[in-house]
Order: sequence, then structure tokens, then C-alpha cells
Amino acid sequence: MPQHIQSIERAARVLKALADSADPLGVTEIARRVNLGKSTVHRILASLTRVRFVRMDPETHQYALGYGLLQLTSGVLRGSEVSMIALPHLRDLRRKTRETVTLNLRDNNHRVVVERLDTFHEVRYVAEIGWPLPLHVGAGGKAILAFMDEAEVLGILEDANLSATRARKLNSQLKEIRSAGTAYTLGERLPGAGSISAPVFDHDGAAIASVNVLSLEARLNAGTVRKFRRLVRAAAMAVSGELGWQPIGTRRRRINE
Amino acid sequence: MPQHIQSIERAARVLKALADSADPLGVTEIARRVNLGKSTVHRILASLTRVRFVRMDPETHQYALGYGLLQLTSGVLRGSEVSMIALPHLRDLRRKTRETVTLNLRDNNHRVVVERLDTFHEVRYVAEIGWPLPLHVGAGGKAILAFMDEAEVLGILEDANLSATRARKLNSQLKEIRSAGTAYTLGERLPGAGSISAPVFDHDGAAIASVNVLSLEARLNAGTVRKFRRLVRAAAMAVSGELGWQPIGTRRRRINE
DNA sequence: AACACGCGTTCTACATTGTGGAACACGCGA
DNA sequence: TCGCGTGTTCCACAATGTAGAACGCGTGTT
Repeated sequence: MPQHIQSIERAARVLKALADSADPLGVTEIARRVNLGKSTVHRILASLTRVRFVRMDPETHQYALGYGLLQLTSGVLRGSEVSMIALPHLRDLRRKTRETVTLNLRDNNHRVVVERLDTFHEVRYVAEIGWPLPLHVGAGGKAILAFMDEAEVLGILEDANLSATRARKLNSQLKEIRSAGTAYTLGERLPGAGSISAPVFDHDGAAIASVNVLSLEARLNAGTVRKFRRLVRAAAMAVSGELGWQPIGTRRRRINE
Repeated sequence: MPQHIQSIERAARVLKALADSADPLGVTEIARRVNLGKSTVHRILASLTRVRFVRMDPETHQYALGYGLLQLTSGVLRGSEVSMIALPHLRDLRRKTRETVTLNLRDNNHRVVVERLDTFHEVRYVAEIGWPLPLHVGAGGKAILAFMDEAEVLGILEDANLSATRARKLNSQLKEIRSAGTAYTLGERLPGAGSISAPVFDHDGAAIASVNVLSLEARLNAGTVRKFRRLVRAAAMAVSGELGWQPIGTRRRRINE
């Protein structure tokens, strides 16, 4: 009857709990975190261990993520060509800006950091690879959101149910981003951090990703922001070009047959 | 009653099938590969999609690994400090050898490539990150096997059930490796490929990993092999040292209380 | 155009499969 | 020595997952 399988989703919760924790956890502790009975968690862990998604320290009987997962993740990016195409451009961008550079991919109603090249500076902005972030917060999200279909944007903003004033503010920001071609936010997601982003379009003009420069308020001024906007935009457009995007004309044409 | 949960292990099989395939797969194809009914696979995929371990192309309804997995793998290596300690030494080793350098971690009866730094040469040996490899094949495995407890080795060789002559040959190889401190194999796992490895010991003298240089038969001769043995050994010992290993005396002391 | 094939998806009766409280075993500190 | 805290096993119960058959849809063929 059900369209989904509970034990699988419970197992996923266990894995994510382990990912959240810096160090190994015991059965009881995991059970507490995922809100399940000890014996249930124990059986889940037994299965995950058999498939090498989890490993157990034989001495302490504590559990941590297993190496079998590496087998999966090396395949994740192979799935989308964007990452591979973007990498050289990201490297180039880091060399020119000397700041942390990331690639965000749109994943349904969220975005995910899939690549990160760290700045050479001692003090750095940290972006966690893999964690889903909302599209309407931060430059990296807004750069994508600003170029999405109106209908989709509405749906997403509804889910986020912002206050009327915040929604209005966001809309005017999106308009600005559309005309500038880049997004710039300061301390929106992390205090003291600033970020400049530009969207990446695929062959039929859909905004599927964003290229981002992450810096610190202390290192940013009008001049550097202008320079970063130009560089980020160039990098993102280079990637879009390699994905087969045609700058104008075919833009966001989606034939309704 | 059962100690493990079938649907979870089936889900893992689905994920691994997707990891195996370079491009996205449809439900029927996956069902064929994992030997399950279409509807069962469909429900598994629905659950995996909800937790973002899998993503579906909305147009073609084909499935690929999802970005939620990245969230997990970034946590895998955090679990074991070895990788982080080893990384600078691996970099150094690559610089000196100009060949592909890897770190293998022992994972029960197998070993897993957890780090790989590629050679600068055009023609390169490829080692897949995350896939489990036997301990008794290849230099990277034997370097670990040669320094494990006798009892454990016996168990592993039993599982592998080698022919009598191969077992004898392996034993004499292990003896050689113990006296040399490094393992060297040529074309054992991949034809035309050669590999030189040295074991890494943890604080109580257990062989938990190996540092490896991967090259090609065409690029190896007596001189380079000797040089690589020395360099690999030095790198592995440096890592062992940082893990708190004491070169001699406390060696492989494991009190049976 | 009409057709048949293949796909992904949904339905449903069935019983296998997973569930979690209670009981057990073990180790550690008081 | 005695408890408390682990991790693990057991078990009766029914909720949960199962897979065949049926459905709807698009594609390519005749």
C-alpha cells in the first residue's frame, strides 16, 4: 500500500545522524537522536554494516560511517557533467580572486555545494559539501532563483512562507540580480561573510547551478566586489557556454507543444 | 526475528547498481540488475529519492545517485584520522616520485582506496576510490597482510581458499615483504601496472593501512623500484609515527589479559 | 492512423518482514 | 559486591513490505 519504505528512510536518518556527529556513536545514543527503539536501531546498524555503509569499532562497539559510502559518492558527480566542466573554470576563478570558490547545483527546491576550492587565506568561509541549502537565502541560491520560471519561484516562496515584507524585499532583490547578472549578499547566511554569485544555464536556458566566490566582509570593498562580479560572471558564462547555452534568442524558450 | 533488514540491504544493492553505471538507469533496468520486481524497486527508489540519496530526471524518469550522499561522504573520512594525517605525506611522495600515490585503509577483510593523488603522466593507473579490494592481491593489500596477526591472516586466506601452491607462494611473498618492509608487485591486479607499498601502523602496532605508489611496467626499472621502496617506506613510517607508533619494543604487543 | 510494445507507475490480497518492549549479558565504577 | 549503564537477543504481534497483474502513457512501426 505505501509508496515508500519506512525502514529505508529510517536507515537514512541513522546515516545522517552519524554524518552530523564528529565522532562515533553508540546504539543508545543513535536511538535517542533518531527517536527509535534501541533494538530497531541495532538491526538497522547491522544491515548497514553488512553493506559497509557503517563500520563498528570492535572494541567499543561504537558506530561510524563506513568506507562503502565512498564507492557511492565517487559516482555522484559522474552523474552530472556540470561539475567536471566547471572545475577548470573554478580553479581559474580561485587563482584570480584568491578566495574560496564553490559550485552550487540546484536540487529540486534546494541547492547543494558540490565543489569547493578553498582560499589561500588563513581565515576562511566554510561551506559544507552536500548539505541542502534553501534557494532563497544567500547569493548562491538567489542567483539561481532569479532566473527560474516564474511559476516555480512562486511555488518555492510559498513553501518558505516568508512574511509579506520579506517577500517583497526578496522580489526586488531578484529583479536587481536579473539586471546585474550577478548576486551579492553580505552576512546573510553567515555573519561577517560575503558572497558573489552568477547563474549557470544548461542547453535550454534553465538555471541549474551557480558559481560563487565566498569572502569575508573585512576583505570586501566596492572595488573588489565589482571585480569579483565580473570574474564570477565570466566563469559562469564560460560553463554555460560549454553546456550548450545560447546567450540570447533561445533564452528560456520552453515550447508547450 | 531476523538480525538484519532486507529492504535496507536491497536499497543498498540499488545504490551500488547506480554507482556501477556511468549513466542514469530506468526502473526496469535496475530491477533486472538487482534481481527484484519492478514495483519493489520502484518503491525503494521512491524512498531513496525522498532522502535525496537518489535523484530522478523528471523528463526521462531515469534515476541517478543524489547529492544527499555527498553529505555522508564528507563525514566518512572525518571518522578516521589516518587520512588527514597522511595527506601531506602523500603529497610529498607524489612530488618526489611523480607517480600516482594512494592510501589504502584496511576495512575488515578488505582494503579500500580512500585517497588518491594522480600522477602527472599522461598514461596513468586508475584506482577507484571506495571499492573493496582483497588483502591478498596487489602490493597495497599484501603490505598490510604481511604485518597482521597470524591468526587473522589464516582466517582471511581460508576465506579466499587459494590452491595449495598459490598459498605457499603467497606465504613466501609475505615473508619477503616482512623483511624488506615494502611490497612490490608487477601486473598482479592490472596487467602492465606495477605498485610499491609500505604498511602504516597505529599506536599499538596493528597494520591498518598502506601507502602506495602506482606506476607502469614501462616506467619501472631496478633503480626506480629501489628508490620508490625507500620513499614509500619513509612516507608510511612518518604517518605511523604521527599515529603514535613506537618503532620497536612495543611492536605487535597485544596483551591477551 | 491505428497499433503494439515498452516504459514507469499504481493497486491489492497476502504473509513475510519488521517492530519494540522485555529480558539477557557484559563491563565498569562505586 | 552490587548496581547502573552499555550492546545485544528474544518473541508474539501485526504492521509493513511484497510482487503479480492491471493501468496509462508515449514511441516507433506497420
